[in-house]
Amino acid sequence: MTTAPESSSHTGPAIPRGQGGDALSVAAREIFAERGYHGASIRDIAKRAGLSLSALYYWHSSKQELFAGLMEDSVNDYVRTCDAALHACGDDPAERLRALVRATVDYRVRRRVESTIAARDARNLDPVHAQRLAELRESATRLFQDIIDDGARCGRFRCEHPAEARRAIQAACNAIPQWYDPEGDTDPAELADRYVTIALRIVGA
Amino acid sequence: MTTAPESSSHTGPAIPRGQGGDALSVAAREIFAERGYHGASIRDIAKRAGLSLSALYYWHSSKQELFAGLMEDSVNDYVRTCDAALHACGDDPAERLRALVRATVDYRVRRRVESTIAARDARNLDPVHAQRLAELRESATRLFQDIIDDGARCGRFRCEHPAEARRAIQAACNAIPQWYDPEGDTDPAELADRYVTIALRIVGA
Amino acid sequence: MTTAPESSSHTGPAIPRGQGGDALSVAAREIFAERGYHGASIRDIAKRAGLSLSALYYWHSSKQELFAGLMEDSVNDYVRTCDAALHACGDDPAERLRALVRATVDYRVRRRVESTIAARDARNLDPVHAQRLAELRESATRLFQDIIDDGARCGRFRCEHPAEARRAIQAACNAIPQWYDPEGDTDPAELADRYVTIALRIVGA
Amino acid sequence: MTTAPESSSHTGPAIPRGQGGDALSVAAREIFAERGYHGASIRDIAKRAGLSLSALYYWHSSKQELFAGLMEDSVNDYVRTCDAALHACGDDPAERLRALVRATVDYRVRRRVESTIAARDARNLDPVHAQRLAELRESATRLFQDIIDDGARCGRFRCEHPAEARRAIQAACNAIPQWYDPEGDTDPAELADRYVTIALRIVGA
DNA sequence: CATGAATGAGTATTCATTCAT
DNA sequence: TATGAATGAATACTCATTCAT
Repeated sequence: MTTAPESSSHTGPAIPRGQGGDALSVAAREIFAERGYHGASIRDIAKRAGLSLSALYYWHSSKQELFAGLMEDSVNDYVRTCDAALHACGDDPAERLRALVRATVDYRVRRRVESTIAARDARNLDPVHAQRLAELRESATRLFQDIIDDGARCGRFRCEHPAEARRAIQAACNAIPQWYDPEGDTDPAELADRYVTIALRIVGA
Repeated sequence: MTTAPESSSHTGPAIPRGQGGDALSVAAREIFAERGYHGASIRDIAKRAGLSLSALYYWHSSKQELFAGLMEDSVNDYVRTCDAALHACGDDPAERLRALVRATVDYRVRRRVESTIAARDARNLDPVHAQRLAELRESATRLFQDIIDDGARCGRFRCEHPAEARRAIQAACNAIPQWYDPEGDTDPAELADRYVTIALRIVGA
Repeated sequence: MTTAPESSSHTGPAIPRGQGGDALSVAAREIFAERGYHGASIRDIAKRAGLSLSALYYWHSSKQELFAGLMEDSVNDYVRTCDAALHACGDDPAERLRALVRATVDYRVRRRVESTIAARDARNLDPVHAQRLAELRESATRLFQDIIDDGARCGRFRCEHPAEARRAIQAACNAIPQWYDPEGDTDPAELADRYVTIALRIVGA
Repeated sequence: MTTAPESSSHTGPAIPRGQGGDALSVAAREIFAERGYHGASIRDIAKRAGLSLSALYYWHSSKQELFAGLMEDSVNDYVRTCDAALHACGDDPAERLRALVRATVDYRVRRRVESTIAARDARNLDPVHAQRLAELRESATRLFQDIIDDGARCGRFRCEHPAEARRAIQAACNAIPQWYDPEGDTDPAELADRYVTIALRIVGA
């Protein structure tokens, strides 16, 4: 029927006692990314982690909780990355936009896998986690929007449709995990520079 | 909707795509969009179409064929839209980019639902259909890339990283279905104008 | 661990198409009686009915619904039996008590298996069905109590503690399924006569 | 509670029944009563006792042994109660029946919870314990039957169907735990008097 | 064209139990 | 004494699919 070749045997030595939790997180990340939330079976996650199904349930109370934990970790990382970047720079809108784009590119490269999962499977979060994630997403949107609006108002940016500009910039950054190959492509710093240039052009800096 | 006879190799009776067949396509589009390929059950699709499960199997030989038909219809539409737009304009890279962006925005607005499905669930196509879809996707990429490369070479565009420019433009257009609300947002023509502006800025026209 | 020898292979010929529903009710009744609600596995019920697990779910939406259906059928039967018996007799308390005891004994003998299930597993009904069953149970209690109270008031019964009398009579009748063997024991009519005598003695008729 | 060393053959360390062991017995009694043998999980029992699952296995070698211990304790109590009552009275059948009913009512009130468990879940005992329990049950039955038969023979009771009389009396007593509320209902001594009256009427004393 | 009845493989989850410390 | 980590078999239930009519 579907594509995946279903290679289920796990690599590496048997997981040493007491370290099952980490192995599970890694395996879950991989399998959710490969097959999506509904396509991923908890059996296969346990198998790839080198543990029994029951051991998975010792560490995580449900598939949903395992999934939500992954998303939460990752999005908290993004929030921290943005905050740090913006705290370390001045008031100039161009400077601030530069910092925010760099932080975003950095995050999308570092957390390629989780970013892909979030982009495709956020709707499968239970209402409580979905709410939190939506709020954090919106707060990131506001970070971008405030900077662009500010730049447009004070004349630093020549930008007639700031909402579209913001959407274009975020969309461009968010698409990076879809194609970026950490082995073959340009290094993350150079990549960030290029996306900074694109962003500044979009807002008319 | 879906009127073409659609020869997508399957056993059983030929699929005339009338009456029941249409209701099924509509229902399938909605449910695949809401829940994703694995999250959607053909029982629910049949129910929403007001038909029995067995009736669904009269019209479509499998879940996969139903899904692939949807994707195929939609991507063929895109290809035709782009071809028409580019045939109707001259050689100037800016003019051609303008036409291609307009065609893309138009398509993403017209086919919002299928676009969302394709973005999230393309990996669930069986190898044969996945191959075709990938080729068509790549041909669209080439359309963009050729125009941008051309403009950069002849000096019409000031654009040092044409690959990144192309990715940014496509990503911005592709993200439209994620937020665009045909009721409340600006009309498609105005939207296309704005994305044309953004694209021209990105390539430094 | 536990007692049951787990004889799972089903007897008789394969179930003819279209008659699975009845076979399932019979099998469910048997297995719920043998092992209790939680001890009964839906797999074993399907197996004894000569059907697949999935066929069971075609007929019944859940274990709970299958179980509740059984109980509902049976208790409705009791209500009808009592109503008929009381409508067919006059006003004399002794005559009415005689009729009600006879109806109860008759029901406990006819519905031995369901009676046992209800006595042991009523708590496993979901709240909605549990409520209905409790109400019907209480209405039966009231039938007994009204007759006894009436007889005590008008002097036909010499009975100082009518509530205890009623409980004793009901308990005696309800215990019949625990020991009665339709093959070896006295026939139901004779049995009813004996319990009528006991009931009349308890109320001091 | 449960202080006796209780030699119920199991492997592992001897079970001194102190501290943790007691908490477990209490918790087990409650949970088995609430949910039945199969509905009760030893995880929940351990949790309610405030212990880990592994601690439960220190005190009890299996779920079955924990359950059987409860039943054994309780039924031994009944046997002792009956023996004491009958040893303390003379030869008159009415006097002996009075004593036995009083002992039974007393036990059903004192051991309400275990009585309920035994009534519903005796079938879940393993064969060895089930056998012992059945024997003790039968010996109690014989105590009742001998007295009634004796009374009938010597003319003290006017009782044509002594087996039915005995069943009715036992059923009435056994049903007490189903409705008796130690807070709100009559005190046990008064209750016993009323059941003595009922029993004497049933046998025609 | 359409349905009701059935299936076998798969789903997430819970069970009683054990092991190493 | 007690625990945290793990297991294999079972649980109720859903899946895409088929078949006889």
